[in-house]
Amino acid sequence: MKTLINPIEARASRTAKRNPDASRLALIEATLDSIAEDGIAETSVSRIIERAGLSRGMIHLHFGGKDNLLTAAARQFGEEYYDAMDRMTDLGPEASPEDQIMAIVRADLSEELLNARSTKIWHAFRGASSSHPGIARYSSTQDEKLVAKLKRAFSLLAIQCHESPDLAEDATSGTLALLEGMWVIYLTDIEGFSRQRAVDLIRRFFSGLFPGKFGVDG
Amino acid sequence: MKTLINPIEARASRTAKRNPDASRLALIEATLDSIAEDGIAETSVSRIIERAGLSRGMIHLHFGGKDNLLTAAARQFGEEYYDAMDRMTDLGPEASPEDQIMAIVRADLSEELLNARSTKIWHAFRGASSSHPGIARYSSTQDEKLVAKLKRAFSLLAIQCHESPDLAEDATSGTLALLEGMWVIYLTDIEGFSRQRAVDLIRRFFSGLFPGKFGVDG
DNA sequence: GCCGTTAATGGACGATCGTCCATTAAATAT
DNA sequence: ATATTTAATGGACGATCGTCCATTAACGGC
Repeated sequence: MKTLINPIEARASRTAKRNPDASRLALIEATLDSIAEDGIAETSVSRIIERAGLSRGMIHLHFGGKDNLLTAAARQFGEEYYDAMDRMTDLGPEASPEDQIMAIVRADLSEELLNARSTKIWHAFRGASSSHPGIARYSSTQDEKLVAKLKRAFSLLAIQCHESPDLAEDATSGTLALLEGMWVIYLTDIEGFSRQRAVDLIRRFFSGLFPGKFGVDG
Repeated sequence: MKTLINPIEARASRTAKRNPDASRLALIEATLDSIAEDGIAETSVSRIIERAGLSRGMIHLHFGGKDNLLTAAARQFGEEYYDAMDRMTDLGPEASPEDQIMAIVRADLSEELLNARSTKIWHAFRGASSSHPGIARYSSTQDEKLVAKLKRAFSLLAIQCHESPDLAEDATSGTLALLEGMWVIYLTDIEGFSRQRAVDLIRRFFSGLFPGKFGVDG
């Protein structure tokens, strides 16, 4: 095995301590890092175990194979996204639907969720999901939860405004499309992307759908 | 070589005729088909030449290697998109900016451009572009052209409405985000996607930005 | 018809892929 | 202290990867 640069920080040193949970996590993190930096095509078993500082057999031992590891990585990536989203949008029961919706938008476009690493991983998984059932499952789960969150808030808002439920449906789809699109645009030009402009633009979209709501300081 | 099912239609039969241009095209088409059906990770040299019905050495002969073939495929995919977009949005000089913009939106969401094959290829290329310079070049070119097209029309419209150029900028970014997002949503749920609803939704977005313009039959 | 050119073929090559397992060693039970 | 269990190791394995090239055969010029 190659000598590690930092045997203390790395999970497995020469005197390998046993810690199966940490090993599992190290493999998943190494997989996500490799996808973000080298792309999913370059993410081989050899690259993953090299990053994790673990031995060759660990993937088969803990996941049964590379495919299951990729699925576990997709699952964890989705869970991390949604945990952060939940934490950032927990406004309490007194919050207005507009505040709820804007909190979701701001969270989705925040540094924590929208960054070079996450967008690259997200794109790689989306590209692979067509031919990888395990990945497809967990990237669609993420969407469904976000859709439900948005739809609930927009339905409430539509009732308050005496508007038809169709409007809530359209607003949900539109918001989802705008957010998904912003992620694509962000990856295309990371330096030129402005989170604030993106938020303001989406608010403008909401103002068009719900006149009077979503003012400049909403 | 494996016996071909249809030696007449396939480019190379047992009595191999010489046709370098057709061979190049067959390789590119086989590459795009493979990416759409099996994913970019499964698109190996063996799979490509099997689909094209050509021999192993052809990729090295015509493209110098697999990487250059992928780049050529990305280039052709982008050109096909933009050729179709140009053809569908050639409304003549008397067309209003609104008509121009809606033509772009309708074209981008038409069956010809937005379908299972193209979205899968697009996603696969986007996912790979982070680590594949050749692919990255041609997928960003496609964007730049679309951005220029939209910005020109929105700038004209902003002047007509006595609005600031900032609005044209925002409208361009927003439209791009909405269209990119719609492609993502389409791929996530192909059967449930409605092109008409998507077009109407985007028009609603325009109405919010440019009150009075983009009426129900714009 | 012959010859030079070049498209096309398909196998050989080393490298790398993912899987598997015999072995080692750390933790736990007796 | 010893036996059992199991996390961890790293090399072996066949399969497949992408590249390359000696060979074949269709074409164009004479």
